[in-house]
Amino acid sequence: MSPRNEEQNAIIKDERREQILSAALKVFATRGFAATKISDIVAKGGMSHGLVYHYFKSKEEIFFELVSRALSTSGESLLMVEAMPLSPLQKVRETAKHILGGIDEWEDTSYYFLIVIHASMMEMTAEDKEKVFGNSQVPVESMMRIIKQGQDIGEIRQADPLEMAIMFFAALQGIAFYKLSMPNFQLPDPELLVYMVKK
Amino acid sequence: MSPRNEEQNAIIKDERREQILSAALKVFATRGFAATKISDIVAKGGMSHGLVYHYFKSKEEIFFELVSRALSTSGESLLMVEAMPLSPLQKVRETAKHILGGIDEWEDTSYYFLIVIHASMMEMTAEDKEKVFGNSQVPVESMMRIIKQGQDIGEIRQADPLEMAIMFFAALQGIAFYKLSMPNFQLPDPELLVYMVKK
DNA sequence: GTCTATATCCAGATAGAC
DNA sequence: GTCTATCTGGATATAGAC
Repeated sequence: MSPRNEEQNAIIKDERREQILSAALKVFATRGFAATKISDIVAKGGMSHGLVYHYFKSKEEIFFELVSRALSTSGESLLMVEAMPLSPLQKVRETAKHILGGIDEWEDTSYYFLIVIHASMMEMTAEDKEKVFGNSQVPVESMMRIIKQGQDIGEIRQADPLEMAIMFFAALQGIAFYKLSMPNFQLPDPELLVYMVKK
Repeated sequence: MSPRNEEQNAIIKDERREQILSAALKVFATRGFAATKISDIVAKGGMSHGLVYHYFKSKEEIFFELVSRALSTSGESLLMVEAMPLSPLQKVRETAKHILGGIDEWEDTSYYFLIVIHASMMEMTAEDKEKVFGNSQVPVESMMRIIKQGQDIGEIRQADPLEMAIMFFAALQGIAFYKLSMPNFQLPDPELLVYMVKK
């Protein structure tokens, strides 16, 4: 084979992989891991059954790839907000708006959100858990730092920062649910989340 | 058969049913519907495979029976709090304490909570959804009434009562997750939930 | 690289003995 | 009422043609 063909093949390979992942994202997000059949993914993505197994070793591998992307994306996104030139409270507000906006517009962002929910409800060995969720504390830790700074300058109420950070994301997770089960439910004002921590 | 035996049989029948439901509750709550095998329930409850199908038509029937119990229980519990001689804000606090307490002590209450989460993530026909979740708005509506009263007397902040009620339960759902995936995570102070609505 | 056809396994549900 | 043995369907994963 000439280098050119190899290159083209690499591109095709990448495209197919992404196509499969993109279809799987939507299906896994709405049905969960166990309830998703390879045939569902195939139907959604318009490819053949066998192709999926050409690119991935197993159903599990596809799922965990998506979980991993979800976690690293949300981690990066939080770190970006943290680095913005805003006051701590404004950073909290920005995060709430950003995530609620994602859920509302039903983009991949929100599917990723649901993937993580499903993943955290799955039973797995302690090792797998560590492997999959090892970096999942990045957003919580980032939010904790923001909260602490806000407490220092008197913008945020005095309460345990970890508890507050978890409560913040927990509320967002819950909201993602409601939106999933009742798609035309109106999302709450982001400000309601800010009230949770505002002094 | 003598009446006496019939009576005894009825008792045994009831006991077995409850035994199956009790085992199924724990397994469905931690694994979800699709990922739960009848053999898991059987293993947990120490009964035979066939017995389950003697008492229930299908795996689905067991699950929906549990969902139904969960919803009616939580509805009743909210209505009880609403009827207490407390101020609106105190009722919110009482609800938060009651539910967080349940989650913390890991009783059936908390399993039921998770069952509902799984159910709301399941795909089902609109008719089934209506059938299963028809009464599920009772807690939200009860909380809405409490919030409105609190707004009238100036105890609770001015914001959309529906949004606030949903946010309240959404946060609790999210908390139930965290507790499930990290069992030794310390539950937040109920007061954090109160802050969400307090003026 | 992509498809169709097939092997293999396992879960839900049933039948019938005790 | 309870159990064991079995049927049956369907889902994951593989093999091999194109």
